[in-house]
Amino acid sequence: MGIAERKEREKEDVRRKILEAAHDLFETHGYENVTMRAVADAIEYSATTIYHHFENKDALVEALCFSDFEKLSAAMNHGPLPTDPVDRIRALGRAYAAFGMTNPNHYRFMFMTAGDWKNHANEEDTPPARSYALLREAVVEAMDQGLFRKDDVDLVSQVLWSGIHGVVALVITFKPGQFPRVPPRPGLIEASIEATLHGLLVIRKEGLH
Amino acid sequence: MGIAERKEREKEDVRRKILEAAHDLFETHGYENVTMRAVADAIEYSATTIYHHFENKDALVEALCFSDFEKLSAAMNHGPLPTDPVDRIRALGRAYAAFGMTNPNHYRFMFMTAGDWKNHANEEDTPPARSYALLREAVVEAMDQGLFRKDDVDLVSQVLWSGIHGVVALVITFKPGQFPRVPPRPGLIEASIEATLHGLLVIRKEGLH
DNA sequence: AGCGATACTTAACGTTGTTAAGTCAAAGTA
DNA sequence: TACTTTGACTTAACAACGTTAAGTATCGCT
Repeated sequence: MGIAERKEREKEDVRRKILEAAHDLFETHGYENVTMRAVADAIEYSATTIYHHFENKDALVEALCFSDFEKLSAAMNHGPLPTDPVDRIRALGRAYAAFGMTNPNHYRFMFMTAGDWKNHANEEDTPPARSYALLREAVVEAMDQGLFRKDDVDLVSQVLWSGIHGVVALVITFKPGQFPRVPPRPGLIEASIEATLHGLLVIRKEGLH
Repeated sequence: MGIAERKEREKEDVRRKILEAAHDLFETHGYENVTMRAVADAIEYSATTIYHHFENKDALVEALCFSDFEKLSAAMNHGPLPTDPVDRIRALGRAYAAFGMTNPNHYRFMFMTAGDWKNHANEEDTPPARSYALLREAVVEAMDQGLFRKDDVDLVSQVLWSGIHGVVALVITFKPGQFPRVPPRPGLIEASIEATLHGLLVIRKEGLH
């Protein structure tokens, strides 16, 4: 039955068109400022059509979110990652930050808004879980090699994650010149990564409160 | 002319009622989920009345934002602050985090959404600027006393700020049990503060890449 | 030729932020 | 006392939004 397959393909095609148009519009104008009608106009279909492919606006954005996580995961895995776990954490952090600042509107939706999708993201082998696993593995290795003090792996992973997340979140929220004058990005990102990283290394052990 | 003053006072009274009702509703249900009509209902006025006191919803929220910054500033200044600048940064960080997690919806609006108010917040002696100045001063002292390596004061201040912001932002965005299983709050916050702080202290200087 | 399914559209609903026009009591003026 | 003015507040409506009920049209199958 080649006919059913062709129909399937055509339907999938429209679904893909919706996702692509929505992706571009969301990134350009931000999630709240893009209407279902605008997405429909962009692909020259009626607004109702979208509801035949996605349950509602949230479901559309959730689908978009998962595909963005694939991209994040790919960006973090791009090229040969350093074998030294600490260097690898550095590289992961830079890639993560670059992704966030290149796609601020998607980043905002992925990490800065509440959404039902986060309830499903924990299950099994989802794209969000894969991104996190990349960092977690590096932390495990760093501890195994005695570079990081042994501690709760997830706690340390999330200290690192929240550190870089804080920078990205601030930079994309406060535009240059606004309160409170966030300095040029690269400097702040590097400084933040280094500060958090140095704080976790074993070097120190005595002499601090 | 006592009459004009009484009228002034009565008008100010309605304005205050609006702000109080909006404050409670926003904190309970979140900014996007509270309608102008709901605020009006809560104080038993028509929705249009709000527009005689505030230009629009954004202006109402901006006013709310500034009064929240007063509270944040007060929370950070509460009680005698440690004289040791590093201890003071610790205390400021804890107060900041406590404020954010107690008022997640206001925190979200203050630090996690774009808004025009951020253009005005830079000018002169606004509440946001005062909160930031508290941290900045501690950093200056820490450098003067040789506890922090001398560096760009704003860069270091913002490394500290973004560190704690990252934790608060993640914790209030991802509810317990959601991706990726953020551990109990106090542990993560303390760990993050300590990691960033240790990373900035002068102790190390040799032996790292 | 007629039937059924399915992909899509038209038209509408209720809710939102916002505004134009009107009401009405109190203050000022004669 | 009677008339005007002022200004705080309301009623009624607007356009735009997410969403849905109902209908149309196209295609494959019998």
